[in-house]
Order: sequence, then C-alpha cells, then structure tokens
Amino acid sequence: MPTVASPSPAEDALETGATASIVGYRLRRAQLSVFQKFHAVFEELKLRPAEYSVLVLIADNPGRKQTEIAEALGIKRANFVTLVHGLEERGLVERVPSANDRRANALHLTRAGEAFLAHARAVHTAMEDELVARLGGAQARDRLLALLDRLT
Amino acid sequence: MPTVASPSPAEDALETGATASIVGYRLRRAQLSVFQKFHAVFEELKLRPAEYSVLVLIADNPGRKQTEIAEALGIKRANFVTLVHGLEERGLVERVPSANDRRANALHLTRAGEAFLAHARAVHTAMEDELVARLGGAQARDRLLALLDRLT
DNA sequence: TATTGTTATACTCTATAACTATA
DNA sequence: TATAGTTATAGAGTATAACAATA
Repeated sequence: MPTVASPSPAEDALETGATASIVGYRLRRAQLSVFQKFHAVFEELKLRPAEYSVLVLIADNPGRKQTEIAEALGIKRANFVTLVHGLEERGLVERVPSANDRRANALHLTRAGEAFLAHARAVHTAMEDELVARLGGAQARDRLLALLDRLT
Repeated sequence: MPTVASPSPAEDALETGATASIVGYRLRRAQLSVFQKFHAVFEELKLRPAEYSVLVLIADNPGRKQTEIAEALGIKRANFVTLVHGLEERGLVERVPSANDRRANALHLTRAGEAFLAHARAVHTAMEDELVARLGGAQARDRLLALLDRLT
C-alpha cells in the first residue's frame, strides 16, 4: 500500500518540496499573485501599482518635491520623471515650480486628481478587504505585516 | 507641547501611513529585500534566483521535460529556453533527447551540476537560516508561509 | 490537430551616466 | 561643489506569435 488514497487521475506530479519551503520563492509567488489581482481590478482605471502609490503619497504630502516622493517609494528619480509626466498628462498631478528653490518641482494633485484618487482608494479598499478576508481577518493581516517588516 | 518627544534632527518625514498599510506594497518591499540579499550572496556563484530554483527542481525530478519544469516554476517555455541554455553552456545541465518522444528534451544535472548545486544549497541554507532567525524562529517562518499561501 | 522546443520580438521595470540649471 | 530634474540608454524579466519537428 503506497499511499493512503489517490483517487483522481493525478498524472504524475513533480517533487516541489525543496522550492516550496524557500521563503523568498513563496514571497515572490504571493507578491505576483496579489499584483495580478491589482492589475485586473485597476485595468479600468488604467492605473499601475506604482502610480497608485505615487498618487496616495502626493495626496498625503502635498507640495513635496519629486525626489522626496520618489525616494520614499524606492523609485529612482530618473524613472520617476516618466511616471509623473504620465500622471500630469492625464491631468491628475501638477508640477509647480518651487518658490524657494527654483530647481525643484512641488507636486500637487489637481481637482480631477483628487476625485480620481477618491475613486481609486475606494476600489483599492474593496480589494484590500478581500485580501484581509482571505488571510483570516485583520489580526492575521497585522501578523503578516509584522513578519514582512522583519524581512525588510 | 506638540508631541511627546522628538530629540533627533528628524528633518521632516513624509506621511507614509496609507501606503504602509497596503498588503501588496509591503509584500513587494519584503520580496525585493530578500531577493537583493539573494543576489548579494549568490554573486560569487553567478546564479540568479530563477536559475537556482531550476537546478533544484531538475535535481529532484531528473528526466522531466523542459515544459514540465518551466510550468512548475511559472516560467514561460519560450523564456525557459534561454535560461536552460545558459546552464547547459556552463556544464551544469544536460538536455537529453527523450527516447519515447523525440520532440522532448529530458533534463538532467551533470556531475559538475550536482557538485555545484550541493555548494549552492549549502550557501542557500545559510541564507535561509538567517532569514528564519530574523523572523523569530521556525514557527514564525511556518506562520508566514501559511499566510502567504492564502494569498497565492 | 496538438504539443515540444525554438526564434523573434516587444513591453515593462530597473539601473547608470551625463547633461542643465540652479543652489 | 552639490543637488533637482531631465535625457538617453542598457539590462533584466516577462509576454505573445509563429515556425519546424514530432505526436
């Protein structure tokens, strides 16, 4: 008697035990899964994860310069230029030349940007609620975030 | 009296509370951090995360065809070609034409590949042990993996 | 007809160097 | 000299389409 029971066809599965126990590997798979969900949900809004985080950070820190926002999100300032440019072209973000430092651009949301973000935040909250439910509740979410913190 | 105490210079930090509570965002930062560590540790072995997982999977499932290994790791078979080709050129992997299906290549590690992987596994175990210690022990690691499973 | 490995190709994300205008 | 924003560019990683050989 080889195993307890294997009723289904089952083909012949691969031995994946060694990879399955790797923290980095499992972390990557979970992150890809969550981001795929994000892309599916935000397809209608044409908004990528990085763009959403930029809008949120500008809304919560109006008037900061590009370098500050970029650095806080781990985005190189060279790559941040294109990202902000796209948001500006869509009328969501304004680059206002700074009064005291004429090298810097102060970032603000436009009226349209604030309305758009309000909608995006609602969509995101619904997605996040679903994730938290899958995790088993708010406490489970907090335990996950605490564990992730130790890896960062 | 504005706040309880803020002795250090502190510049003026950004408000990041909204992004900090996003599961996907924290997941991505943690994954990037772990992968950066991987790259640093495996620089001397010239081995990327995907290549390491391929070697492990071939070692644990010798004789399987490319498509099977690629699919198990979520790698498109078109992209898998280049990856395996690199490992073959380094003398770590063999592509043996399958006896029963002449379309397929059966994958095996070479002698050199097995020796190399033994070393890589040791290096990886050391890295993993350090991660587990940071998490707070094996139980904490298992709790993390269980939570990540629910997101995948 | 379907599958295996392959090539070609394109798109995103990320990283570095170098320029300008200001400080 | 150093910093802010910018441009150009190159390298990964990933995605699809199409082909030849074989099933």
